[in-house]
Amino acid sequence: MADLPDESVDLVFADPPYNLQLGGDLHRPDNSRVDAVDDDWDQIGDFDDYDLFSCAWLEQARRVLKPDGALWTIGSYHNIFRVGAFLQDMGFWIHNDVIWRKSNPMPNFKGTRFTNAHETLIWAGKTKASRVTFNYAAMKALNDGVQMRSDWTLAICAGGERLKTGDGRKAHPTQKPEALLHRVLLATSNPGDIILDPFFGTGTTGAVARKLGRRFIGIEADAGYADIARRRIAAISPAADADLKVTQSKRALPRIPFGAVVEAGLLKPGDTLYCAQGRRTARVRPDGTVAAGGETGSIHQMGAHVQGAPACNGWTFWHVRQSGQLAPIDVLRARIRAEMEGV
Amino acid sequence: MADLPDESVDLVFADPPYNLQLGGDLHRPDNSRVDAVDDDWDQIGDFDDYDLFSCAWLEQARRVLKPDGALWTIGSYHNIFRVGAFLQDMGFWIHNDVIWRKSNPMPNFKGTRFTNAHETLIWAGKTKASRVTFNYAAMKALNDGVQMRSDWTLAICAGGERLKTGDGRKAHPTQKPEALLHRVLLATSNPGDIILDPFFGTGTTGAVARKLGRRFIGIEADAGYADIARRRIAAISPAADADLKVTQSKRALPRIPFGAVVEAGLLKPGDTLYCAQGRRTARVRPDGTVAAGGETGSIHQMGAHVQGAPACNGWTFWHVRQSGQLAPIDVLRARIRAEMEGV
DNA sequence: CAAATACTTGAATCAGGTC
DNA sequence: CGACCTGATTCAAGTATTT
Repeated sequence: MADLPDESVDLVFADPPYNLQLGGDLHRPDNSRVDAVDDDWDQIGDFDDYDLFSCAWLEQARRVLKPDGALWTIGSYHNIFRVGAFLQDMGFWIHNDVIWRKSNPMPNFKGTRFTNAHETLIWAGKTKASRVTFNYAAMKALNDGVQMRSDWTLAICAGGERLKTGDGRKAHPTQKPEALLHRVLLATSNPGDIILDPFFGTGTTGAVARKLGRRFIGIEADAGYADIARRRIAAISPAADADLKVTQSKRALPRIPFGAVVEAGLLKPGDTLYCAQGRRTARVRPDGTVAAGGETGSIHQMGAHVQGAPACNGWTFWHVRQSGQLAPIDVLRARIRAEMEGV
Repeated sequence: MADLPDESVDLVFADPPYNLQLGGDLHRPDNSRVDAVDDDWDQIGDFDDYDLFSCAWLEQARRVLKPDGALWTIGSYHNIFRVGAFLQDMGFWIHNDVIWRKSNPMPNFKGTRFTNAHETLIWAGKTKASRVTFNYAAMKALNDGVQMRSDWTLAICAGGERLKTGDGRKAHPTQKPEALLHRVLLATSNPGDIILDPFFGTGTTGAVARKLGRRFIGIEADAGYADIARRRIAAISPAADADLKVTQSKRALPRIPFGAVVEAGLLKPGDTLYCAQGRRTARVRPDGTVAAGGETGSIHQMGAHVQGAPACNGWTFWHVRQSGQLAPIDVLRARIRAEMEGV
């Protein structure tokens, strides 16, 4: 990661070692042994060692991120509090913590705790000022038309998706489901963006990035994992650009000033605007301001003014009379947008 | 809290200020103002001040906890990572992080993030060695017979439960639902335990503690809140002791050695024990050991031995023939337990 | 061949008391 | 503190096997 240039990456997704400190073997009630995560790479050491490790990769991530870039990281209670506190200290600005709620977690076999049924992700901008990518409407669409929440119910990676070695054992002990990465990348990156995964493992991030038309950089210390990841990703054919379009947020649509409506002649200076009930009126001025109640200003300011409200969306408050009916001026904006797209 | 004696408390439940950093007022799309958390007590300042504040109350909580005591704390991404890291650094031992998944969260009105639909709780023992209370069987029962998971779906506090001031405004900005405290106290405390809530607010912890027959200590700096809490709790009549009983784990039952079954004459030396299928047998000896497969030892050791298993619960593995049917020897143990209770 | 049953497995800080 | 013993304890999916 130290070799990457400054400010070259749009999004970082990091699935660092959790530094689990497991005791002896764990057996199920049927006496079978649980195949635990006891790999060397997960044994960072005590809190001090783990903190140094975390700060090191977080600092590098921060360096390579573009000013409007963002970072995701995932963890469990073993490590996520430390990582979260450090990234706040470094100036990352948390937008959400997101819960991956596992539909099929491993139970607590000894009956000593609550079933550990979730992991925590943190989504943070590089700085408080970073204008990070968030495809709000795409998330809403993905969630059947209601806002996507901060808790995501997804199955763990198993079955055919789980990569196996030649002898049928799992290739990587902590392979993440592609559905998780799909949602992360769809929500907070755009096609063509550069995604960096500093703990690439068997390449789930790369596989999903390729499917979704994102570019990616994967870093993996274990040559065996890297080899599996390479072959996995080579087998994927990315979708065509046209298939990657997602529902656009209104926010992402080009901004149309009210003056453009006047410029376009859809309204003329002196035309009257009405509130929905028709009782309040404003008069259009040539410069795209409106006059109402003895004052002048933007459609939003005047909408607020006549209501005595602190704010107002003038596009939906003000209406025009079209063939006897009142229609919000937003329909005029829509007409301009349609023209801009060359429809 | 500094006035409380050392090691005097069984459980701490802490709902500290979240250190929310809200920039300006929030308005809903219809322009109504969102009544956000902007009380003085939630504006601790920057991270340094908040960290000092967090360490101070955590240290006091640690001091007053009994050696086998435990602590709960709740927070959002604004503060929970810092609090979690500190309590780990202090030697608290995390058992679970628990997600309160809100069934009816406040939407994200600006469409810039995921709906903030959860809060995070941490359940930690005072030390790694603390044998904390966990009413596993009660939680399993509460959850329709399957293990309680680390994510709890509960509604936010609203409607009749939400305390109001005389003029109809909410009495406290972050009143927690009683259902949340109910689950916390039921899971990790016993009737008669002393519960400390250092951020008592309007007394939800005290109200639920009283209902559940726990004793409590509430600390609240705001006299107005404290007054509301006092009146709220005074109106509650605790349930009768008999109504506070919950499903007990078998671990909590008195231990009966197999030899006691022989001493009581429920089995005689030379009697034969069978596995469930009747194919394997063992012969009872006078000292409570059994002989099977050419070896002798405890019912557990011989059960494991004849199966070639690493371990075995002899009480459920071995059976006696009663009127032609095979019954596990556990029924004999149950008979002795019943006699011990003086029934 | 379909349906029913059995087996396998997953980021796990997974017991408690006595000698 | 370590060794040793008793004996309590699992959910949802996917895959394999049997009926």
